[in-house]
Amino acid sequence: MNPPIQTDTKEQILNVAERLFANQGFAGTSLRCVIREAGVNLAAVHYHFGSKEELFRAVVSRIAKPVVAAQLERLAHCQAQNDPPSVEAILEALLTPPLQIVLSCKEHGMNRAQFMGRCRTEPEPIQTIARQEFQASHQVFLDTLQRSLPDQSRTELSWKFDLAIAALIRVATEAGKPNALLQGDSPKHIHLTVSRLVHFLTPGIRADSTHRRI
Amino acid sequence: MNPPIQTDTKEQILNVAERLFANQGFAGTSLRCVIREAGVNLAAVHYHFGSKEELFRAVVSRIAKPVVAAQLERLAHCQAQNDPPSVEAILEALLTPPLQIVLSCKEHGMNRAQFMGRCRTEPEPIQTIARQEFQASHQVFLDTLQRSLPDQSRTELSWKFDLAIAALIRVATEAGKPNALLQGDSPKHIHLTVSRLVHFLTPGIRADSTHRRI
DNA sequence: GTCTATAATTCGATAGAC
DNA sequence: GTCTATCGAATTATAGAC
Repeated sequence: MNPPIQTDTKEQILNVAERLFANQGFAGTSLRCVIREAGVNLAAVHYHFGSKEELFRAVVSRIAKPVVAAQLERLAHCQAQNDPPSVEAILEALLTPPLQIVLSCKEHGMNRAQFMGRCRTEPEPIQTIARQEFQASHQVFLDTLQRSLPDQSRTELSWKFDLAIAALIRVATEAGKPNALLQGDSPKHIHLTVSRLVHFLTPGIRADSTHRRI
Repeated sequence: MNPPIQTDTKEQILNVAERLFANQGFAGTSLRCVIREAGVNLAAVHYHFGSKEELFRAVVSRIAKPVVAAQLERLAHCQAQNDPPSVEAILEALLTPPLQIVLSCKEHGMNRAQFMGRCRTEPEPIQTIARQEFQASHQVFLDTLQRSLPDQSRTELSWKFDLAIAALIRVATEAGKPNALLQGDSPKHIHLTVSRLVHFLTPGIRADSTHRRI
């Protein structure tokens, strides 16, 4: 009499869409593949999300929301101790949550990493839809980085921050492969990976590119 | 009487395919869009390339060949002066040719940057097809880097090299956008960009991640 | 909310004339 | 080498019964 076994249709669609968008991209993923693997009806997708593009937006939002929240919470926490925080502390707050969430659940983790990596090379409007979900967090982090390194121009900090994000995404998407930086999935492994990544990025971020010679 | 004006069909197809694969990805690009914009017949694509996948391979190969040749030539040149070369010299030989080619012609340059960036997130077998074209060069550079930094493990150098490539591709794809590292397209601008990128990456590559504390 | 059925396009690939 | 014509299959989206 209970309507039980049936996992929530909406969530099931999101799970499958997340994986397929990650593996095959937006254009490479058909709604028929989604509904086939999700075991739902095609009309259900349009009923719950309206269109393929809105389904994509829902997938992005579900991934980004907890990541952004965790990033801002970590940043506020280290700002309470030191303001402005060190470059290392800022990067640790930025890098840890995505890597944690990517590796939190064995099933969806790698898909989410691939998904975020793929978002940055998708054609418009997909790329913009994805970027918007993280923009608020990135703006706060860039502002904080600016106060920690007031002598560097906004432009210089912008491209350095952008390359830090690029490194983060690359580490996440390559996780587990041979010679990759991130291998295990325990908190210990994540902490070690973040530490190595922070120490790889920090000296280049600290160095003022206008005050040096070749 | 001369068959003149008609630009070479094969090359015209490659030009359009390069741009569309870059903007929309492999799955997002239809052969019909290619032939429409190229002003050729659909059958011409299958006649000259055999299939959509083989067309993609031809596009990758055309981009990679001159880049790889220039990278190896530059590396050999600085090895003639110093062997093993400094990390800075190795990176300069690695980074300069792609950025030069990306900005060499105003039209196709940015497309090629986007194309290379997109190749790294395409589903298989597309991603592998693209990687193979650069693998020979990357192997030589990684070996040289290993001789320059013999104290670091192969694994550590591998992920550092991979992040350097990620930074290169990100800089290329973002070229010209606000706050991007690479703005102009003159040799002077390219040299300055390479210099800044080298100095951003070098200290992190030189630091041994196993000999430091958090 | 979930389903079937189908509309309206578009796709990659090929056959065969010229 | 280039063309037209077309096959067979796949796509997003919607209409309407239940």
